[in-house]
Amino acid sequence: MTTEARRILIEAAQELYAANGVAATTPREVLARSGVGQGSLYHHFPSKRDLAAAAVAQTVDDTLGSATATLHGPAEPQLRITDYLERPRAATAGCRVGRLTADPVVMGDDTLRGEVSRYFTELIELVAQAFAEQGLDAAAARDRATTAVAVIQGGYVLSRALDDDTAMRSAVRGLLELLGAEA
Amino acid sequence: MTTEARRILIEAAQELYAANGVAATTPREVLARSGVGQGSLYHHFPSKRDLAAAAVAQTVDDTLGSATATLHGPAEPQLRITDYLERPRAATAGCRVGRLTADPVVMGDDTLRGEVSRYFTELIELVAQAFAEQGLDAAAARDRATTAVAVIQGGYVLSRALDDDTAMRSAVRGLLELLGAEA
DNA sequence: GTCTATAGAGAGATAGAC
DNA sequence: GTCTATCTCTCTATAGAC
Repeated sequence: MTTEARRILIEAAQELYAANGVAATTPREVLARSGVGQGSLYHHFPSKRDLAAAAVAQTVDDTLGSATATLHGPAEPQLRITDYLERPRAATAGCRVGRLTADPVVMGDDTLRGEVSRYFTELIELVAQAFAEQGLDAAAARDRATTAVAVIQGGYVLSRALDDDTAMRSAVRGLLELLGAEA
Repeated sequence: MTTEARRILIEAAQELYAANGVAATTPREVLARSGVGQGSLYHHFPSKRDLAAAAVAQTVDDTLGSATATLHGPAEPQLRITDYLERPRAATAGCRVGRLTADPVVMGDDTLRGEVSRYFTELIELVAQAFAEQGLDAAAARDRATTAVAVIQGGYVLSRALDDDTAMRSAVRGLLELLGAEA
């Protein structure tokens, strides 16, 4: 299987990046977790950054796909937004994409940075569309979408810092209260 | 000056951590930036973690002190909250404390984790007090404070990801709009 | 396409003189 | 308390056989 080792390596890298980030993940760890040999790794991915580019792009695609399923669905816009905000999350683990903004290897590489940027650009756009469908003008919808995405990202930071899932829930509850009060 | 080298080392470490995080900052870099010799570093801080503990504690104290000045001041609670949210920030650089939640060295050390936890515990409490003074009950004030701090932390993540200060401003504008609409 | 062996650089830390 | 020299370990990557 020419492409099998490649896929296994990407999966192993995704899991390790989620746990420790890109910079702190060594080729040796990826080899150990994947069960693939050293020769294979460097055959498929000549450098650590090549592997990171493939694995991070995959994580962004996975995560965006699942967000799109919720936010671009058939339900009422308000319900789609609420579903997105209340979705179950492993909050104390942090966001797999958001955490990369603190990763020196990611931020030092244009390709990797671009993936992270793409994720948030598209995510904010998805949320903004839902708010616009509720009747907000484009600028207000964009601000509110940025606020909503920031609450989730900040919720991850706080849950991780406090080692407590309830911080995410508290942040979301506070936002929903404000959104509800306005309606 | 027995304590002078120590202070200089902590300052250099704080700056390097703000730029690259703790894990990616090497003792050699701290030496180069501080101008202090290797013997001094290992005299004052037997290990990398000892230096990190001192520098991170200092950063938390600095940052909390400045937040307290705004949030615990003499002005009306609403104005204090607005001042805090709109305070000028180097948003694309990320939060010096929040970014540490993605740092494997910090998260792998109980002392360092404790400092990050202390920061957000106290910050949320400060903001919650201001909301409580506005008449919210304790639970609602706490949720709303968590939301507000999450918006700032998320704003940092988004600004850094998009390499654009305006993401932070947009997130704050969206929150202020909701807070204003409710009043 | 995968293997084993190994190179070169830099990491974190220690030794011992001053 | 600070200096220079150096140690050991791991990192990322390469070489060359199969």
